[in-house]
Amino acid sequence: MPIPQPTNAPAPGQSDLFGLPAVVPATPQPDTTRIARVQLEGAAAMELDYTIPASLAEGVVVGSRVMVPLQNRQMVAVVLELLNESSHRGRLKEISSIVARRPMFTPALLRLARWIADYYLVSVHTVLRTMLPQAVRDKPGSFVMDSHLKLLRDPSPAELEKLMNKAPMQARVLEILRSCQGEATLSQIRRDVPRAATILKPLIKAGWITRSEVRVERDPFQEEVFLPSQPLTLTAEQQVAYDRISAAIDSAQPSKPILLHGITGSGKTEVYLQAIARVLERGGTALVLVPEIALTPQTIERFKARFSDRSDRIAVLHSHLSDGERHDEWFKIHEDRADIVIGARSAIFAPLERLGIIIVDEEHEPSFKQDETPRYHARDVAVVRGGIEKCVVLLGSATPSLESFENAGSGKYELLEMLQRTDGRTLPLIRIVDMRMERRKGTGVSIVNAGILSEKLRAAITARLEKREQTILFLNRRGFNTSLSCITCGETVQCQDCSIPMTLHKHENRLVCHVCGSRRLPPSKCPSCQEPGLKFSGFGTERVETAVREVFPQARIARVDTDTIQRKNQLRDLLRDFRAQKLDLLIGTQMIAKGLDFPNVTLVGVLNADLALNLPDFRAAERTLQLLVQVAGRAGRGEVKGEVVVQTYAPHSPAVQFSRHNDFAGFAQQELEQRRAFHYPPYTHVVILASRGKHQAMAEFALKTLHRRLLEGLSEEVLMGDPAPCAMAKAHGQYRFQLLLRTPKIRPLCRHIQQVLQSTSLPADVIVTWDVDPVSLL
DNA sequence: ATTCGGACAGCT
DNA sequence: GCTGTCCGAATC
Repeated sequence: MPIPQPTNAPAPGQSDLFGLPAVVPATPQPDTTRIARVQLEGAAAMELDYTIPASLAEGVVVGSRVMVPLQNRQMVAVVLELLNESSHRGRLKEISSIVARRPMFTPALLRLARWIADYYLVSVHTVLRTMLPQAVRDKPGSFVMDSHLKLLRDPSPAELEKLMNKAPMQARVLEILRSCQGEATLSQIRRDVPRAATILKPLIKAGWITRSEVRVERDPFQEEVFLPSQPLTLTAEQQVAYDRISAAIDSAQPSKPILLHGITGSGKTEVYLQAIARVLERGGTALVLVPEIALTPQTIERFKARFSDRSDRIAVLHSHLSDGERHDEWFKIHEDRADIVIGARSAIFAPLERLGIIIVDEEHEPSFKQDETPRYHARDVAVVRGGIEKCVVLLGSATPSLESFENAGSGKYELLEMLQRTDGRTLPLIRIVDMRMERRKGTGVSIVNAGILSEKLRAAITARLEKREQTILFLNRRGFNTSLSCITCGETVQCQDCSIPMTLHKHENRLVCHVCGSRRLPPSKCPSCQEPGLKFSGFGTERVETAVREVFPQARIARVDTDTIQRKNQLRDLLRDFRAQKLDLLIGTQMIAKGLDFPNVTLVGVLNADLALNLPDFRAAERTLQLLVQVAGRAGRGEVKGEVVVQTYAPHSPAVQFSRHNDFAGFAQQELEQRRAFHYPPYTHVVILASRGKHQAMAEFALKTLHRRLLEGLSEEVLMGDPAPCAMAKAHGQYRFQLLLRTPKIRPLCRHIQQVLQSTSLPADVIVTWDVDPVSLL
């Protein structure tokens, strides 16, 4: 994908290394600057102008969070810019107060917000909301503004009687006030009296009561310690990469984003650590993004250990923090008490200043894409933020996304490669097992286990058990059997609310829907034709565990998936036991595919390499290759050479074949040719418009309407499909449709879509969503 | 997102 | 004339 460029790219030059003035800008404020354009939080997406009272002139700067009056209430707003005059005709109200002394958003983040709003078709308001963690947003803004009402004098019984007849609601208000010693808040009154504000007016006018505005406030913090590690000596390849990155860090000129393609075990992390050290030496700060799943205590410890002299200046942001912790970490960054931030996707919005480097590790990971509005891709946002902040952007991966790889190929990114392992060892031996043949054999073990463990894999496991080496079996599917179908009519038992087969979880004897989580007892007769013969098929981790226990009764086995891991510590304890070799064999899903390093694991089995391959998504092959390479990387991390057994029904598919030789470049070249030929990313941008709703016809109608409107004035460059049911036509009880658009030029298409969305009214019970640069078509 | 305010209906 | 309800419009 072409580099997303900020629309308002900063002018180069005339600033220090990191693109920011060395000293906090003593922004020369001419006396005429008395107006602030603000974006309201919480309310609709609105930009409004307010005057800045002289008393606040010092404190109100771009990025400040302020309280402003809106109609009769107080709202939190963010100052977007300072103006000399307003385009608003009519009187401007004054900013009431400043919520926080320091601006909540740096100017760079505000510009980033504008870019995201523009690129992903959302309001700036929505982006700003996303940029602040909820805990941070809610804390300072949460002093509740309320009206304090005071009864000036008690009404006499006669007066009350009279009012009761004339205006009972007004009398009621007086009664309530009297019952609370003549004082109450407006919200208290609202509980009993609808439209209280209106009813109050005549009472205030008649001099019964007075009304005044009041508010509320509060605040928190903590500390810790770590053991040092020393920089390692770099290999020749690492040194070359480091030198280039370091030169980019030192350079006064903005540099291209750097793609670091380094195979598993090539020591990317060491390069990151030394690059960060370089940035810190120069007084800059560093931001490291890792996929949520890789954000383990070990990852963080590695950073804390290396920078032990300043381990308290490392902030961590991820979804498993409590609100309070997240709040603390954010303020640590905000108050300049952190110079390294490690976090998942949303950490790209960390309010660091003097940013020297942004590192996106495992940049190909789809989890960097947010799956709700705003649907931004943290890697792409990182590239844009790097452009705005004029800092180095380093994208690392063993299997780069084809978007990034193409950008490197076309010269938009700089490519650095590390194709050797630091330990000099060769990559694990990868064996491909053709399961079509295996099926036919059905030898050795019970026939029911054929199709799960091939002869080759069984032999390999046996050898490991004898040598006291360890094995990991990988299968990206939970449950026992993955479907239940009728032998008479062929119907598959599906979830009531979702159009997918239900998975049998034998342990609890329930059919479970992996989309919505609904459960039910396995039926004894076909729900469709009422005949009794039902057949289970397909296997998940639970089934594999049973099979392995049956074949290797002597082995010590554990299964790792979301069914067996309920608490956070369970996973940690289990992995510790595995590392301590209290277990011989681990069966698991995605959970064990990432970043784990077990020296004694010499065998990895991939039980069904085809799962991702059969998805109706143009990235199916790419995802399969990424997975295979990743999983294979778990084998042979210690002294003994590793072996990987890949079971597949598609042994000749490019993803399987290229992963076998760890030939990423070869795969990329072939896959890119396909993408180019069929107009898929990275040669086009994809936008998905989707509708969903309880009523199938309504959801379909909504999307067809949009489709028709989009056709008007659609550029010839744009390839637009027809509205069609999604691969999962129904989920959570809602029918889903989608419309795929592809274009070489994303900007004009987005403007067109935005215009159509704004000018088309749709049925209220249909939800329409859009996704620019989706990572999945499903 | 709330709130305001205009139009209207029902009731006294 | 007071109140409630509905709904579109405005919020600086």
